Amino acid sequence: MPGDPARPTSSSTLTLRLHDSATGQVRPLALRQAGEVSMYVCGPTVYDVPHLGHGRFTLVFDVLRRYLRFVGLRVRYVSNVTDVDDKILERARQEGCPATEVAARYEAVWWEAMAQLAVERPDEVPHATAWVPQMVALVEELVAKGAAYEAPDGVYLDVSRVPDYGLLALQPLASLRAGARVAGGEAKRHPFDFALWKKVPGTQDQVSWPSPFGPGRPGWHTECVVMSLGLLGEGFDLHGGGQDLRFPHHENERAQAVALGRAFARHWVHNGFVEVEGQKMSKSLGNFTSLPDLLAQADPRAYRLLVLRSHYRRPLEVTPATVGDAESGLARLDALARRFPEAVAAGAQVDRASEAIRAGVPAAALEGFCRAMDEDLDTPGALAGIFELVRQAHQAADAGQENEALGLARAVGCLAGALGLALGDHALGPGRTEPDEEAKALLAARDEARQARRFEEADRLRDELAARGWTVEDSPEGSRLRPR
RNA sequence: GGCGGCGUGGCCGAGUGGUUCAGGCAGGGGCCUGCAAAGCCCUUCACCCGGGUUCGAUUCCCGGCGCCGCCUCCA
Repeated sequence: MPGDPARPTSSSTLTLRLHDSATGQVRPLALRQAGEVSMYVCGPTVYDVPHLGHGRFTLVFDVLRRYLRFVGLRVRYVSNVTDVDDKILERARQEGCPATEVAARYEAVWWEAMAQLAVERPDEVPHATAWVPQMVALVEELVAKGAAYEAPDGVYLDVSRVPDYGLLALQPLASLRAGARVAGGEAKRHPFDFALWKKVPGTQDQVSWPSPFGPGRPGWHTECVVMSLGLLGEGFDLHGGGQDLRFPHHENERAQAVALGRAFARHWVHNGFVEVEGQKMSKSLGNFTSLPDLLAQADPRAYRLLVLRSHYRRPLEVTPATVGDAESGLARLDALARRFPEAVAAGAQVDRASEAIRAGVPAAALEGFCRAMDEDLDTPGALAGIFELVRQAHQAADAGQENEALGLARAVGCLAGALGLALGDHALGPGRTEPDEEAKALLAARDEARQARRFEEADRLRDELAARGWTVEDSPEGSRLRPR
């Protein structure tokens, strides 16, 4: 096919450039193995309901994952669930129930929210509690190498043994130290030494595992090292998470791998915060909106659109107003899907760029999309292109250029789909799907009345439909119904 | 104190050394429509301040002001 864009459809040459937190530069994502991407994204600690920040990072990495697959790569996506942690234990204590119950409950809430957001389930979801023996082995190895030491209350990594500690913080250990505060009660040597293993006194009723250092539980920074290396192997391609994980969490993961002499993530990707009134949304600030709350109030796709509309590294303002904006924008996309249902659906079936042209997606549309996405995941640019296609499709149809309109509509379905956005009324969610028989009958009766120029009757029927929750749209292609 | 980032039109949010300065939402006008809805066309509104570099800066440099984040559990 002429104009077939070989570049974005090749599976062996990836042209994606991504910002790497370790260098501060946007640089090509250089894969360990051509055609395959291994990515690890730090998942939730399941001690409470997820908030909008969790929603953002999962959407960002879901989009990255989908795009990598779209351009022809095999993606292995691993994201953990931290199911043992001080916060979970604290919650269990408050509620007087087992920690495992707390973790199970909030993990269920998590997956329900993910399903609503249409975030695809990771290929692997390692749980910290299932990897404790491996973590113990890792701690032992670090101690044996002299990079970690045992103290009365636990085992700590000696950050002074990690030459480039501070890489992800973009400053050397010495300058970090200036602002460091030592947590009280911890028997560590250096303020930045961190717990690999927390000893649990045997008499206390707490969750613990046996170890050569006595009963205890793993430190948070250890699980991701063990699980990422265990599932993806050394030198895996990409490690991601929210900006706040950059330091100290990711720094400390890296430090362990460096101390062990094992190659770790080749590329570090961090997304920006969700903000409210210009301030970071976080549990500790108490200004968070829970993800389930948002999803109950708005079309879940609106949040995806809102997230896509800004660049992933920038802060994102989430308010009822911005969510409402996104819903209006979504309505514009859905309107196209209503006008060209088959074409948009056909486009959405295409899940590889390499198949898009054959499926009737204009090459220029595909190229523009990939050009934007390849430049550090420019989803705002990609989205702008999609909205442009929407306009062109309507234009072409209004001008009677049917084939051109259908091609553009297919492109919209395909590219929105590549971003994880399903379009059309069927995507609106429960209770807002297809018109029932009665509604269809009313619409037919109205068509008849209009045909006969009995406009009073037609308007009465339209009111009737409105009362049942349907808005009537007339078009050259005929009349149709839209949920209000 | 150290480090990083940001300040764009009514709102959200991209981007660029200069000519048509993305896109969405909202506003105004028009077309279409029996009337609407949807759509199309046109349109209002812009680059924090002060210097500098330049033929020319919103875009580069310096200074200022303001805001935010990390350095502590945090997506």
